[in-house]
Amino acid sequence: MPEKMMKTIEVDEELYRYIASNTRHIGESASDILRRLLNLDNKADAEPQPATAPVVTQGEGVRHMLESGTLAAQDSAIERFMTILSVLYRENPAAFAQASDIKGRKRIYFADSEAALLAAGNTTKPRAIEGSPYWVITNTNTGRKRNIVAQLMAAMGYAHGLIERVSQSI
Amino acid sequence: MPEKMMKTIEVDEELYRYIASNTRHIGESASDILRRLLNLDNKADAEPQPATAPVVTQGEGVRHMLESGTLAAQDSAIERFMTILSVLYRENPAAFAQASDIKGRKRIYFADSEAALLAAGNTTKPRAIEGSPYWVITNTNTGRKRNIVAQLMAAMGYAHGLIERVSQSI
DNA sequence: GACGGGATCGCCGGGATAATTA
DNA sequence: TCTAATTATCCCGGCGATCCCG
Repeated sequence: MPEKMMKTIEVDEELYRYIASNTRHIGESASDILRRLLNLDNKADAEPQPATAPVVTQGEGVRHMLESGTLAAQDSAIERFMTILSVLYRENPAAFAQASDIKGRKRIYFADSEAALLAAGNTTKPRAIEGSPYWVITNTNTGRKRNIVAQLMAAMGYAHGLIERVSQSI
Repeated sequence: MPEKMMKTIEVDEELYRYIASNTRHIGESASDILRRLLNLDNKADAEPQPATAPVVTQGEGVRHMLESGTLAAQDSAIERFMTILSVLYRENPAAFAQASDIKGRKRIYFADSEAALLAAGNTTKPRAIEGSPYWVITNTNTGRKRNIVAQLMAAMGYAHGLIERVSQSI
């Protein structure tokens, strides 16, 4: 590993241990571990994703989100929408990647850049999904936001009941 | 902000920028940003309402302030605003600290330094809250001052009636 | 950054509703 | 044409900070 330009940051002890515990190779750098944890796609680690269907994600994180009133705390539909997408991505990046090609008549809903969304419609108001390389369209009424989440979750293989609960919670 | 035990790690420049770009509050530490991005439940900002009442502050001092015409004596909204904040802080510094992260679209309302407030908006006219380490923004109309007090008190756990009385007294 | 207070008005984000298209 | 789905305009309420007034 040729040394790149490095920056120093401070993290609290617990977080430090958390990062260290996610080491995958002996001698792996903090940078590489973090990149993996944050899902920043980078040359080095390249998780080989099976292009084949992802077998029913069983929503640990999603359930937790529902129960831990995190959604209720947000005060706009947009915030809840963004939070849900972020959790969905983290729960299963591969399935999310596959499912994210859902689209409307003219607009595409997800993309890995703001520009792509802007190019496929007017005033789509794209936003980055936290902790992921994806962006979503945001200029929609609440019904469509529910819809997008429902379609996405269905394509990711979630159970109907859970899909219902999540999309209604927006 | 109490300093915890900190560890130093190195991250490459791109990752560093990614982390920095996810700053949500001015002055937020790398540690806090990472915790959020990694979805590590942060004990610090955890929901202040786990069914088990977070010891609703029962406003002794606040009531006294209301009754002993101290507020009525002040002749500007700003003075009343500052007095109220000072009393609120003294009554429950911990709750105040937690609640003080309320903010507007661009501005942050409270900070532990004048500079932080100045950095998050134009002409915010910060003032130090007497008897506390905090500063507040002051360049707002009276409606917003009421609003800020109401939001703060709500987050501190005061009862609605009292919140109403206090904010209207500005 | 030096007059201070704060009302007024311009701007922006959220998202319902009107418009459009299949 | 009528309806259902999708788009994106545009209104409303909230926030910021200029600027007026004492």
